This record gives sequence, C-alpha cells and structure tokens, in this order.
Amino acid sequence: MKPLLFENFSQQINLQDTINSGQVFLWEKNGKKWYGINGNDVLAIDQNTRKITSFSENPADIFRNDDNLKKILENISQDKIVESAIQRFPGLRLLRQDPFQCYISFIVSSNSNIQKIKLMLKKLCKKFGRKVRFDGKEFFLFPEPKQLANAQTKDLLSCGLGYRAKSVKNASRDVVSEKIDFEFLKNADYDTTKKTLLKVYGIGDKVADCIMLFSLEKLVAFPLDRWMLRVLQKYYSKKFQSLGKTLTEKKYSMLHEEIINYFGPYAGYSQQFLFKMEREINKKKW
DNA sequence: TACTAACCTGTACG
DNA sequence: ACGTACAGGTTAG
Repeated sequence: MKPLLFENFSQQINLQDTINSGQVFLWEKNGKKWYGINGNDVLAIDQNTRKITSFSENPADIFRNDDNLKKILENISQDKIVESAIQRFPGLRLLRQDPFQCYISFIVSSNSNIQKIKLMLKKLCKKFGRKVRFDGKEFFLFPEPKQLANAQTKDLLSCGLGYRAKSVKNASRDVVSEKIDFEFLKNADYDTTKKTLLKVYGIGDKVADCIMLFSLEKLVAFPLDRWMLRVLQKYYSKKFQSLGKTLTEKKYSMLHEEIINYFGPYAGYSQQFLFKMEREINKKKW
C-alpha cells in the first residue's frame, strides 16, 4: 500500500462523512447547505464552496483548523488499520463542539442510538431553546444550562428523555452552580477532567471520554463504546490484554491506558476514523 | 471488587 | 396488527 500524502488535507473536508460519524447530532442538510446548531450559534456550510456563514459574529473554529492535521494523520497512520480507515474516509474530521451542548448530548446518548439521540436533542432545542432566524430560516438554539436546570420533569419527559431526564437536570444544575466549569476543564489534564466529569450523575467512562474528546480539547480521550469494543476485538485482539467480555469500571481504565500507550497522544482521532469505518462496514444508519 | 438487572423509548423484525 | 428483540451506557443492588 502506498503511503498517504497529507500535504493538502486541509482542503478536503468531507462534510457528509464528518457530520455522519456519531460526534454531532443537530446537523441537517437543506438544499445545498448543511445547517448545524452549536450552542448559541447556527452554522451554515455550502457543500460545494465550503463557505461558512454563521448566526453569531464570531463562530467557533469547529473544524479544528488550528490542529496540525498533517502531523496528526501521519502520527496515527503508523497503525495500519487506522491508515486504511483514513484512506477510506480522508475527509473525516474531528469537530470542536460547544461544551454544554456536547455534555448534554452525550448524557442523553447513554443507552440510546443515534437516530433517537437526534430526535431527543431536537425536541429539547424546540422546547427550551431560543428561536432565531438565520439565512431566511427558523432555528432553535441549544438551551442554556439554567433553562434545563429549572425545567419541569414532565417537559423533559415530553422530549423523549425517559430516565435520562433526571441526569440532564442534575448535570445542568452542576453547570449552573459551577461545579462543572468548562473553561477550567479545557485547561486541566485528562485525569483531572475525567475525575470531575465522573462525579456528575449520568456520566460514566464512555460519556466522559466523548465530552472530553469532542469539546474539551482532550485528543487523547478514546471513548470505548460497544462499537469500539467490536473494532478492538476484530482487529486488535492480540494487542490488548484488558480486552474482556464485559467492561467494568476498572477494565475500562486499564484498557484505556493500554490504548493510549499504543495509539499515542492523538488516540481520539484514531478512534473517530475507526468508529466511522466500522459503522459503515456494518451499514449502520446515521 | 465483580457481575447483573433495571432503566425509557423508538424502531425493526417475526 | 401484535408482541418481542434490539439498541445503547450508567447506576444500584
């Protein structure tokens, strides 16, 4: 297999693949543009010109243009499976999300599936988010922490959250009370951040790793869900000692440690490519 | 400490 | 149409 050329990668973002890779849930295609909710902002991206416009004056750099992508891809493609995933989905990118939206999104994701997560979050925005007009269309921004913290349980339940309603409410309260401070956590190290997130009701190992990878600048975070376990068993069964049938808390951290040692400081990027590849192989819906 | 059942809901399958 | 299986991670026992 000939080596990949990473020189022009920044030009080759594939929106469809990036949005449909289990990291974001509030993006929809309308005509020739993709529209996405990112916290208090709405982003529009033309699929052909890739021109980005936004509801706010200063949109966040959601595509992580400040990452040294060439260096990262070269680093993670030392692993041959990851390299083949990159070859299949060269336009896949890791996104930088609004932390509160990401936090609630993955709390809601627990014991659910992508289709349902999208539905629940959409209803949450419609019920609790501010309605705005942008690009001649109507959008609902992601709710503020205090709106969810003060929400009536019955209203949360009407969004289809089920038993997750309690988690969403408690987690939002922890943000309002500043027990959870995203700006602090962005600058804290992996272990501190993880420990802090794990105290929140409704957040376990996997959800914490998703929040850290997708919104808190922890590129080493490698969320282990059932798809990644499948990937590890399929391609890496001899590589990792901690691979067992069940993932207890202890097993999770042992395995995560082994994974970081193997995949390196950009393990989270590797995870995103592997996840995308395996879901596509199994023809899963987004 | 390790394992398991229960959790709420939407979708797919027979 | 109707039940039953499945999708999923966290918590509590």
